[in-house]
Amino acid sequence: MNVVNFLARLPLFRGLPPRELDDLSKITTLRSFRQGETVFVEDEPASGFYILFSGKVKIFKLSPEGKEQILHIIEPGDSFAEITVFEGGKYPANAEALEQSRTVFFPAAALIRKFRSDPYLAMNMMGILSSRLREFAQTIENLSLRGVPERLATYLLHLQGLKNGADMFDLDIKKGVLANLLGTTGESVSRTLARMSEAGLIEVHGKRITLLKRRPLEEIAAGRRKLD
Amino acid sequence: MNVVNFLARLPLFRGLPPRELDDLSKITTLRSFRQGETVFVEDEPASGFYILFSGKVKIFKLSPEGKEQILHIIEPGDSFAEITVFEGGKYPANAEALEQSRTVFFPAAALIRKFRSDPYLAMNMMGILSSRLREFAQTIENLSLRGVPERLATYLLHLQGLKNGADMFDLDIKKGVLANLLGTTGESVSRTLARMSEAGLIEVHGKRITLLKRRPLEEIAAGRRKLD
DNA sequence: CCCGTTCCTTGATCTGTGTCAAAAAAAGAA
DNA sequence: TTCTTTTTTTGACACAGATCAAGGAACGGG
Repeated sequence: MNVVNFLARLPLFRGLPPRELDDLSKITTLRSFRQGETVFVEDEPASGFYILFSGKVKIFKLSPEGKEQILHIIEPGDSFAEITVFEGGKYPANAEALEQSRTVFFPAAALIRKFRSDPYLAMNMMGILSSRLREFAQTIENLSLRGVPERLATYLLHLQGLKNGADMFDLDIKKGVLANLLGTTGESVSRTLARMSEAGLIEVHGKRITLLKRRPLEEIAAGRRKLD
Repeated sequence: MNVVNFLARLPLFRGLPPRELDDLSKITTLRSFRQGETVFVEDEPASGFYILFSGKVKIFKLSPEGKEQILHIIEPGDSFAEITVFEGGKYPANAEALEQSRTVFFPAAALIRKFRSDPYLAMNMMGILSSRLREFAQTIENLSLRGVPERLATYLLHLQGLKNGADMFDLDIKKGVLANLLGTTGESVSRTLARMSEAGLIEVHGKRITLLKRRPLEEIAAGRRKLD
């Protein structure tokens, strides 16, 4: 698949004339990252944003002691570091490839010109920023108002949704990464999954998860019911 | 001060022709709220966004048990609930007046028309969304990677900045509200301020704060030094 | 200025989750 | 397969911060 075809399918470029898209694609840069490779580092000077073409990328913050909080896991088609385009200067967090990944890079300057000439592109971008804002608000709520069992149950149910609702599916990321995404530790994820198993709500074999009782899991996710 | 003059000073409308601004102001609705009054409730149907004209408004999430996490405290000139314009439907959180407040409401439909015709307006809005995104990322980092003393020290230093760098200033919000903003409890705020006092870093008299030793406070805020 | 209400402080205690350590399991390399 | 490395699990323990409770201070309306 070539870049133009790929870009044409993305929500960001919906409604954009093919001619424009063609122009845009000419100013992009493709780059590959091996698993574990750094895409960018917080506070480094930044000059554009990325779209993930293939692979998986984590966007994360680090504490002085090296603890990590993942803000977002980027999947193919998702954009990231958009905010450098509008209040430029520096990357707002770190990014690292979780798998072998390929990115499309858009220089900020060219983007801004396009925004001025194409209101659809601007509307699409505002939609993307808005939905990310909503996700972040949810993350804040999770960290502050919900416990680890609630967050984990929510994640499992969400993942089940992505996997077409099948009761049996594989975790899409390592448990340690999941822990950093949920704002907890690998140990706590292990223990909480074990507790859910004991309660007969799920079954765990390695990264294979089977949801046995959906209702109680939903109750836990909603905070209407405690685990145990 | 009339509404048009007020709006003309805001970053959101920077670069907008006066004529356009005049049009815009005609479709707004003014509304007043008494202290403690609800501006909107999470998940209620939404159809536009607000700019705060005077007063103070908190945007917050609630847990099922009634615990509260403040996402943002809105000051005059700030917009809020912008995201309802782009991925409409529902308010993403609750809003309540912390003081007697007046708001200017913009219906989404008219806004969207303006965005299509005025790229500057769109760019300004993207800038606002981006900076809010950056703030939220910071909040996530605070909740997940930093302790209460770090967050509180950061808040005090930040507040000092707002108060022109004077060493003595008054808290701009009640301590209980501050607690919900920092993601902790009133008791913890009290205790942590007391500890900072004992350590000789600050002095507290009611809501009057005096910063005695700025350096150690900065070290604590940065996580390079522990309190006590 | 008084009195009721709200807000803040302080102490005692509880608890969820983090930390440290070590063994077990799984994944990769040779 | 076998060896090595990485990831996960489990246990014992520690601790920051929450909760509960009660007294004290500040505030605001009459």
